[in-house]
Amino acid sequence: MDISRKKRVPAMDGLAEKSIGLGEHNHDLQLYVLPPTSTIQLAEMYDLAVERMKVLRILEQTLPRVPSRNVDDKKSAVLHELKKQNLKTFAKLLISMGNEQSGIQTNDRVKDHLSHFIVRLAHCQSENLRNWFLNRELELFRLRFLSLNAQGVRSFLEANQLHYSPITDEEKSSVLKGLLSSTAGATHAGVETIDFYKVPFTDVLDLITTRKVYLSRGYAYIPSRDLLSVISSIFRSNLLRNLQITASSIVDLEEDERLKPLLNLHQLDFAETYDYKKAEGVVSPEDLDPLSRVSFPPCMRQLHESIRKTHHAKHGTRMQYGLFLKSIGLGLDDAVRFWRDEFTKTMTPEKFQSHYLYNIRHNYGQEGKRTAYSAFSCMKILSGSVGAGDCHGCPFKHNSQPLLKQQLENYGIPLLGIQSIMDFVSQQQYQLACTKYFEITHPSATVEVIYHPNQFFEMSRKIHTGVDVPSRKDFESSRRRIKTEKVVSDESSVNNGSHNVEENDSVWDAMDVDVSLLIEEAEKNNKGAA
RNA sequence: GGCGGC
DNA sequence: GCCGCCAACATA
Ligand code: SF4
Repeated sequence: MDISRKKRVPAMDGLAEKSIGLGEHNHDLQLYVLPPTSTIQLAEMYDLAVERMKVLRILEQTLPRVPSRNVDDKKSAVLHELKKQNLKTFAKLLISMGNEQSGIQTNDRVKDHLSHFIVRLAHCQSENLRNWFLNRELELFRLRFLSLNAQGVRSFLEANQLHYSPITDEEKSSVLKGLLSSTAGATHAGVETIDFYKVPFTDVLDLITTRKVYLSRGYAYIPSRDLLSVISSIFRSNLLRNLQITASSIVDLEEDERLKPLLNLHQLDFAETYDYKKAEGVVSPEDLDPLSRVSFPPCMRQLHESIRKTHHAKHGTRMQYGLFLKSIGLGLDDAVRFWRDEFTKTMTPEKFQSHYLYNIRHNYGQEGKRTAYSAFSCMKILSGSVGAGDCHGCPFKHNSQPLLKQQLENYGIPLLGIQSIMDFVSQQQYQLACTKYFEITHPSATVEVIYHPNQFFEMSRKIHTGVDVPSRKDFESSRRRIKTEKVVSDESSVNNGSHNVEENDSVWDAMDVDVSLLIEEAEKNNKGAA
């Protein structure tokens, strides 16, 4: 599909209207309901996305480690990290009280808005990615909401047309009995002092089922301490829905070479971007977990995970994986340590010594004929026989298709990617399937066909060491391509000179416009169906 | 896992 | 039951 075929004019108009209307960035905290309409250069877009990814990763990593359950502790832990990584804008946004003194500029809000949507786009394609993104954004939102002061909350509600306002004392006393009997943990004194918000009960269905809430005439009366749950459930369901809609609308875009780097941005959360600082080509056992996720071909990742899980490995596995490990630079002593650490979790060290040690040393050319064995090639692995209960072999060939699909999904491959991998699989083109897998997990790479697991590994390392993934170059080159390939639609030439497509570096007319159109269309279809 | 030795 | 020995092979 070619995005330039789609009409992009309506959103162009929208762009003009909205910049006049200016209803857009009227609060420090947003629900991100409408896609951005500003113009932006691709390279800049990349920076924004990377920055937000950093923020989300910080959330992911620091929140679970904060021992205290206290929100302020969590917030300050996150704040600390943000500052440490020089994410100034988001540090400000995190602690903004939502009033004039917050020091937040409009372009900070725009940045927040844009980056959210770019990253969202890259996270809509698989369930895993959607969930990950949703949870991180939710965490961020909650922390930020809790930074708001009373005034900030009020203006937030207003800005988002959530007509919840604290009920008056009179109204309160008129429903006092109801509040007392139906609100969780309510006491006379409590009810007197706490603000209650009156909200349409349809906005808080899930809250109603999980908590005691007073309902009357279609309204739920929410104590102010529960306001966060209400708002964040709105935030959540809104975002979830939009993610799904975008996912189903984005299909056409995926095939578009030009947008590839963009859609693959989620690789940035693979961005354990594991670059080991030790000597080139040397690997230690501690590196294996991250490396297996980032740089191992599926056949080896599978084995590694199975070993970590079961602390066992059948003969075929020890052969296939052991030689592979040697070949990526795991030394003999480290190899012994790796296998011993795992195996001795289920057997005595003595048994390990007598049963397995010799063979490991033999593989490393330290016993008998002292051969310098090389690792199995794809051909060898593909041709091997794999019985039930074996996990060696090539997943593309030897795993059942449902299992393989599941596996790929767990590895974070977008649905569409899985699709094209499975196509190769059904044609019994296993190495091409693997090559496709490599392309998807290493978006910005030029790839050759996979013929050896260690080739896979080395190609991956080459990409990961040095540059951040995916490389900024890809954005700049795809930007050039967008410019040259863009078709000037007749409407836009009629339209306005300020959007002369040839000389405008903006990509939002290529991306935002089409995406937002897709979203709108999908929403219409959705409503029509429902 | 195979082969071999006791 | 104890033990030794073997297999592999892409490659810029
Ligand atoms: S094609 Fe080769 S490298 Fe890829 S999974 Fe199968 S065996 Fe491993």
